[in-house]
Amino acid sequence: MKTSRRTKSSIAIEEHFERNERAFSVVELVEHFADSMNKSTVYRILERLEEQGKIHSFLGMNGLKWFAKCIGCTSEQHIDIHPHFQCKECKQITCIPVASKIPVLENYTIESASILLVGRCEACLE
Amino acid sequence: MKTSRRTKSSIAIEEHFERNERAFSVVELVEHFADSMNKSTVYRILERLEEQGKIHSFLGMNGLKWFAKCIGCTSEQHIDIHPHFQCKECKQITCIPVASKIPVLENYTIESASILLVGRCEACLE
DNA sequence: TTATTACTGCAACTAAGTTGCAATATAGTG
DNA sequence: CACTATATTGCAACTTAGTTGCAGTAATAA
Repeated sequence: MKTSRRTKSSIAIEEHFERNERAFSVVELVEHFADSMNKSTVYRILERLEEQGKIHSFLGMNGLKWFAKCIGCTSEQHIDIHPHFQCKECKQITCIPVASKIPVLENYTIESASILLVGRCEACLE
Repeated sequence: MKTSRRTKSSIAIEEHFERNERAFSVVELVEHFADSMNKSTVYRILERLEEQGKIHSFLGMNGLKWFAKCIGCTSEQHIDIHPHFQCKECKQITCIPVASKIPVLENYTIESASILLVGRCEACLE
């Protein structure tokens, strides 16, 4: 059994998600921590935090990977399938706090689902 | 006004979608047409066919781009937001012919939505 | 304090997707 | 049919997200 260690870097990233209740793209995070840690380290820490259920990931509209911490994140599982909203203009993604259930379909065994809503956020509508 | 031309290559790809009523990843298409046309050409033709509303695109679970032709595809617009199902095992994506409406949310202007269901297809359940 | 091994930095790599440009081919016109 | 304008293509070089192997570093349990 591999135990996970709390390092300076992993704590920094974890706290970053706690202080900022929004989603971040990996690119943004790599950039933000550029002078305190390496690119691969960021990727690996995010991977670990997700495995521990501390954050969850999803894809933005161009296939970029995003991460966010939200109330639904537990170490057990991510039953909470909430939609994500991405603004076409500023690219920012927001978790929509609406629990939507996974649709049931015959002939398919569905284990997870991701819903991405694309549009324009309030700030970008002016 | 730029008119679009029907070339040997574009016709080949279009017919490919007509003959096979399933989704293809770009990687698969580039590979399939490797000895009759160039990688960039495939990308550019797909882009054009999508603009013309002949096919539609979406992202698979690893951010790979997929294309498919479906009944809902019209040159006007893609109101038809149907979910896509991807099998974890064989990676194949299928269009689910169920019209699901875009959720309405206050504070957000939603223009489009994508729903990806992930699980295991019948063939891979054995 | 020490030993184990999880974690990190680095540099090199993979793979998807893009781009500029010169050459080619399509479609409209006379 | 011949001719022209320009949409399309091939090519090669590039960009960028994400991955990997390995040697060195640092948590953590004893």
